[in-house]
Amino acid sequence: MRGNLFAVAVNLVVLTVRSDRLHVLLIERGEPPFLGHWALPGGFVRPEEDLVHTASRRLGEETGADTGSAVCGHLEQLASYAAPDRDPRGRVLSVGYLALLPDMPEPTPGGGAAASAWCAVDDVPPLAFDHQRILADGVERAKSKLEYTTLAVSFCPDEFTVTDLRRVYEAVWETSLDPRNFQRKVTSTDGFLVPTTTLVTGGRGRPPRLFRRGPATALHPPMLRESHRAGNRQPAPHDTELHHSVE
Amino acid sequence: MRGNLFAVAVNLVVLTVRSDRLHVLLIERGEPPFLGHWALPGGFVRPEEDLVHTASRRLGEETGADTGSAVCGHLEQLASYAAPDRDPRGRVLSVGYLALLPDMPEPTPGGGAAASAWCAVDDVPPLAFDHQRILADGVERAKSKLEYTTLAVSFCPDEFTVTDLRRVYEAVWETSLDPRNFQRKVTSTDGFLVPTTTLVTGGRGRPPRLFRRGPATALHPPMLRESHRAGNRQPAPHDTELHHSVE
DNA sequence: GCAAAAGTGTTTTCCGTACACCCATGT
DNA sequence: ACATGGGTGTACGGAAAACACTTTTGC
Repeated sequence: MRGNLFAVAVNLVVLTVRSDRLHVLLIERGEPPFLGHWALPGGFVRPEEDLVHTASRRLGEETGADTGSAVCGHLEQLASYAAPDRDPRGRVLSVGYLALLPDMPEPTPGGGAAASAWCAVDDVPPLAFDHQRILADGVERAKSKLEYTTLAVSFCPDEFTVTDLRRVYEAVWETSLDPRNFQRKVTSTDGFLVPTTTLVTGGRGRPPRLFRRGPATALHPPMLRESHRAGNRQPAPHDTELHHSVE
Repeated sequence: MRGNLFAVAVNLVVLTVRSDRLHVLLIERGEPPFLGHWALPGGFVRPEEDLVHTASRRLGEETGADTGSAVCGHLEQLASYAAPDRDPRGRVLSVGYLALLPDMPEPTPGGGAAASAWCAVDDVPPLAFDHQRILADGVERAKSKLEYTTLAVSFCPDEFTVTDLRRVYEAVWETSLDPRNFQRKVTSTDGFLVPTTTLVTGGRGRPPRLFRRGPATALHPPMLRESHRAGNRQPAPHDTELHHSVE
């Protein structure tokens, strides 16, 4: 085994929807490097710990869930970042994780953070390390996964209305969707939503029905955002097109 | 910085289409652990080397391209694997990379491998470490990317016919596609294919036209494989559904 | 001529979009 | 009564599936 050893960290892109805008959980660093700067929450992987354990442990610490298992939500690996100069302390590889959560109370900082806050993704300050790129990758992943999966329900509490769900899509994609067609799409997709018998009274207008998430995870056919009419899209940030040469 | 240090390796899922079947490049390990077992090609990340550099360097070594830049193809990061017991030598994190290449001559082993060979993905022997999972993730990624990107051309040589391209889809998806609808779909998608003036003579039937890859990278609307009629799909192997609890 | 493969046209069907319309509640 | 938001019905258009048909070669 070679002697090129790395420290391995996990960084979390924790997304939620608050007041109809997509927000990300940021922490203010309480120790160098980048002391006082904003950053994504994260931490080093402990011995005998798997990556996803580190991620869910840190997620619990930052979002307030005491024990290991958190609220209804979603956690998936994003990508790894290991540019040689990304951390002034030395060679650190960071594995990005994407977490989608329903709206939560204000976070209480943990794991060496001086402060933590929900921040609208369009208003994020400059971030420490290469966290800006990790965040961008996470947001792009979330946007595209809403198209062909039922992951939007991960942003919703246990029971929610169709309008709640639509506002999730509108916040993440920053578009507006036709409420009537949206209603039909999600209620007619088998396994997406399970209706309850409860109606929500108290608001203006006809009381909406509450739904729970169904067993389906994929959406076929997908729900497309506006931008998808053109025949081109940028290659994903970490894709590498190998250069062309004579065979 | 904590003292939990990892060795960091890159492992490659190198895919190509030979004789109308999807193949993966395997090596026979020339050193312990797992000496004599089949495995994915890979290697440790050198100091000052970025992940993608390691991946493209090892790809060049194994597929015969002398210098850094390889043939036309595609290389992208898959995911990272770091279970504590995945390597008997100690704590090793492996970053999986997916490479798509046109059909190549038989490989010449490099980087400490005893042998190397193209192996049909349906006939792979048991692999060392957790390479079976990395391979499965890579194949699944390739299958799904053919749906909504133009990446299938990465499996084709510089110039190719529409039928060549269709055979790529059929091999990767293990389905058969209607040649006539396929033809219209790919030739009418703007930026997918650029026609040349050359016709290929010598075969039976009307000589087909040669095409080159176009500038488009995304396919909208996507090309769907058969299985996508049902409303469900398995969650991706590395996704984690957070358990549910009281808020 | 005949078989085989390339490529085009036509019909049907599905689905997304747009929008008219009805339903059920608060004020 | 009326405004407001929930929810349904319906017409239109674009694209995919299915398949008949023409084109162009080798034999």
